[in-house]
Amino acid sequence: MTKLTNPETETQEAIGIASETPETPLPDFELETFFPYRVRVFYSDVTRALSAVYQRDYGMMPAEWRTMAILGSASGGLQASEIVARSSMDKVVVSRAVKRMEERGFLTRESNEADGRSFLLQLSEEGRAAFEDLAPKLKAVEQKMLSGLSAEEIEEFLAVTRRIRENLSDELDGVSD
Amino acid sequence: MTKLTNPETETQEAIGIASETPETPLPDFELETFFPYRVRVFYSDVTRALSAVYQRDYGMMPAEWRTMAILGSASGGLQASEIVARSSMDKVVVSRAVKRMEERGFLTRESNEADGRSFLLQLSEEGRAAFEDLAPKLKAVEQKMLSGLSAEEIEEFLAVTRRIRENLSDELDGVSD
DNA sequence: CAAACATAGTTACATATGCAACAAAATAGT
DNA sequence: ACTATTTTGTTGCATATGTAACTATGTTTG
Repeated sequence: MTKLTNPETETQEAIGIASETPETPLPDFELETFFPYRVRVFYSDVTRALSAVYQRDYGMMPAEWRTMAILGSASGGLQASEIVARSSMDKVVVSRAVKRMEERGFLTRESNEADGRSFLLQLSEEGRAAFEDLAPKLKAVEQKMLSGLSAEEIEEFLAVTRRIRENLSDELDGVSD
Repeated sequence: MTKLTNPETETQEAIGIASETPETPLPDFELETFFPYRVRVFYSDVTRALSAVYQRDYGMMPAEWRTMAILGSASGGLQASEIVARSSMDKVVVSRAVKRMEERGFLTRESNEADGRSFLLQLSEEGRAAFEDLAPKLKAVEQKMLSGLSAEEIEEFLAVTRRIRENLSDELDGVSD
């Protein structure tokens, strides 16, 4: 699959005569109705609506908000690796989010007795206050975006996303190539 | 649209953790079931499946592929502003994608008689060949991700995305796409 | 125990992105 | 015609991101 050939370019070359608009076998491809494109537009609207809130109120970035959300609903201290596992973020992203949040006083990092490589992360008082302020606001945005949709409609929507992800699963884990 | 039927409105703060300090009750917030979070995970899987193809075969980035897709299905030359309008990308992103594609020989940029500020963009022979190779491959990925889903299911899925975007439209004011 | 391997997290580098400022050309107002 | 405003596209800067290399600790195995 790495080698590529030009399967159907010979039409143009076979003509040879200079024609300003060569008759090409145009693949009928419309970006605006292409499913993945629509998913992207949808995603970017959803994301923008959310990040507007935590960005405006606390200057936080998506990775920081997600880190906060996970720590906020955890009982004790968590390792960074647990945040990675629960957020589907890269460990580098988490590392940087944690660093920034610590600098801003949103979380505390204490060394882990059980494992000298990792640290136990917890929201600070200030971080918890921010979380308690943000969580309801963001849930309200969620409610707003879902308003007028029945539980069944939402469940079906999620079911479709699951089926699509299953359909793609072999491409996605064989990325080693 | 007047009535809000939200499935799980009632907050469940019956947690009752007996902590010494009578802090504000923990907002019960679970990132993994948060709708916007699920959208993001879904989006990133869909996107990765696609970009794997044009990245691997042609070293292209998402913005370049989208630019190519729009030019590929256009009949004559297009201005960059038309690409912006049809791709919901930022004009800076388009400008840079066009620049890179021109450097790589995928498109031609001729000055526009009708308007001295803009240029008319068109796929070059090489760009067209790449498009004709890629378009079917990417459509195949789309088919694969949608396989097993009926037209109705897909339509309902898209309808939900539309309704959600409408619900958010006032938050996203000023943001065109 | 020690060499080999695995894991947690950070850092470096190259590249991507968003925002604001900008120049040039077109358009509107007077 | 002349000035102000808008539009088109580019650039600079600061920041975000992904990949890979790296440090430090833990674990396994002979």
